Amino acid sequence: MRYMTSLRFIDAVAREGSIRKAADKLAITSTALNRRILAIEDELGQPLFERLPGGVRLNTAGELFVQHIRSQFAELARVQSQIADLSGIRRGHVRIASGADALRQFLPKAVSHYRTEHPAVTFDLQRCYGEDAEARLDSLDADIALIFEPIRMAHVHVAATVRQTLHCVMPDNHPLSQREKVRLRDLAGHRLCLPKSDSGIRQLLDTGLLRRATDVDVVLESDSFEFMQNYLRFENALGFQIPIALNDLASQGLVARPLDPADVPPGTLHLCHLKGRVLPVAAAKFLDAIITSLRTSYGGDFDQ
Amino acid sequence: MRYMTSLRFIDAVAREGSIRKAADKLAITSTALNRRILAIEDELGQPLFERLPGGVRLNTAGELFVQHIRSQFAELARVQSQIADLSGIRRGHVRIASGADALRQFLPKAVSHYRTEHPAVTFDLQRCYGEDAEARLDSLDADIALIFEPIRMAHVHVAATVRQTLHCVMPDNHPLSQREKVRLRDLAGHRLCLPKSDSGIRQLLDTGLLRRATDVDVVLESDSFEFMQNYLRFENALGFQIPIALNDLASQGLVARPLDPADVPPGTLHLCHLKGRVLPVAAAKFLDAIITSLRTSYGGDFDQ
DNA sequence: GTATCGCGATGCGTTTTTTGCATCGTCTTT
DNA sequence: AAAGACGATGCAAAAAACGCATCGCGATAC
Repeated sequence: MRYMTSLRFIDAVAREGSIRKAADKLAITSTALNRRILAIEDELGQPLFERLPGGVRLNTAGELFVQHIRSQFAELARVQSQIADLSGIRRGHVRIASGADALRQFLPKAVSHYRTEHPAVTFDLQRCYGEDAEARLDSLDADIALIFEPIRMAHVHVAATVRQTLHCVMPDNHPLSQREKVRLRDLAGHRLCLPKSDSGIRQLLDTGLLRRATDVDVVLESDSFEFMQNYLRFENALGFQIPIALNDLASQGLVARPLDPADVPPGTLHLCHLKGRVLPVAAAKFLDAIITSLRTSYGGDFDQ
Repeated sequence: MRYMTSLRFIDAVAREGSIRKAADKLAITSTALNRRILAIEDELGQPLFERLPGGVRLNTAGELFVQHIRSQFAELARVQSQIADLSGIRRGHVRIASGADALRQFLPKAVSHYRTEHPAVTFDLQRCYGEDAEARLDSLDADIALIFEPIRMAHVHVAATVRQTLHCVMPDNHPLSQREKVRLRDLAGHRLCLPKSDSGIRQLLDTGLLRRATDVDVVLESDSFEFMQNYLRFENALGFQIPIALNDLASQGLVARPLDPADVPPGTLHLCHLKGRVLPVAAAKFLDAIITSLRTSYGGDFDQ
């Protein structure tokens, strides 16, 4: 929308922290951009940015205004999708912030299934950890977030949750594969591959391991599930995942065994959006779709 | 705000129902206005107006979009007042839709008192009846409404209520002035001045009079309290008001006597704003101020 | 301690956008 | 059938936005 150009520009400057850098990204000259900002500040009667030697930074008024700008963008998008919905186009765009867990199997399936029914809806999948995901909801860079443990911010609304028991992933010839459940003390003496400490899985594991002071042999840390999964066979090591991230392990000669809930309590996958926000039609419908899908897949562990 | 020009224009066209008429009001030519609208419709990908032989009318998409536009105006105003508040200016503008009742004594006092403390806050007082007042909240033409009976719309939020017993106003030498309370049957044979049927007072009276089938002599109807009040002495007639509208009657040789609640139940004065809306700072503070004032004046009959 | 670099602000000529005028086609009203 | 009012459009003038060159200022590097 053309009339929002100045607002988009201000948002860009706020994000870049520099008029010249933002101007580069926006493909205009810094003078034009500078003058637009001065004009808005003039109309508003107050500056929005502090001028620092190395660039600019939002002042308090600017923070308020940029927040307003972003909510306007989101609102416009919502109204547009509502209008598009009127004429039966069902056009739309859905932006999802998710941990790597759900991005493996669940979201690809869910998105493709949704797109067969609504081909004009496009998607944006952002891989990030919990805190960052919440920040993206907050800055309206994402409509929906799938966060595995924990929720920190007060202003996200949790639309649904799924309890997920941590599983230990291992080569099918690993000695622990004989057991139905894996206890934490069983891990002693085995090689472990852990997710990075940003991950919700890691945080759950850490508290469990710390409490029991189990002596473990961590051979590597990675934030790539794929890497870890492919690596396990070489070292005959143990990895950890939650059910939603488990793909076809058998074909890779791997098996998954649940960790005893007495040692590591089940974590919760949160399906969230920003509190108080009216989601665009497309996002709201997709949210409904994945809620339904989660309910059918994880009935007992599902909460709404 | 300059960047909102096109939006303001669309809002104006929607209100006027004609591009040419709106152009006149906006002091531009119809061609310029027409082209702005075509441009927006083009960007949106869909028309917002139906073209009728006598002008234009919003279509469904247009209704949605205009609603969006108005909420943007309101939001911007709120953010601006918030920003102004930061620098301690306490600038602001409060738009109040009220029946004539509260406009007589209560609001003049309340506004002037508030303005002594916040001289940079300006006010807009709109006299209107209940239904219209609610519509103005809805179209964001008013921030706060004081409505005496009844509330019709679902999407107004009632911040506080005050029960108001109907009073009968009469010259101090009128025979009914001897009584402590006035019953409806006492009115028989006396000349009555009634508010117009839009008024909440009139509606309460009507139901009471209808139920008792009292034979009354209505000599005039008016929507002007002032006229009625000044008229009573000439005809030795009876008028009706609620406490909040009563001013210094004694100096005019008038007295007020309550109607027996058994005949006419007390009405309720509603202090409202649009549900779900975040009021601008100035409006929110003024609302607080009058709520406090009403509580102290009508403690027992006050509800929050 | 000086030179350099990167930043935002500003004057000026150019380009793009917006506006106003005249006019067209259409529909309602008289 | 004629007149009036409406929205749409071609074209020239006015206004706004833009890009270039340049200034002043503060931080950093040597």
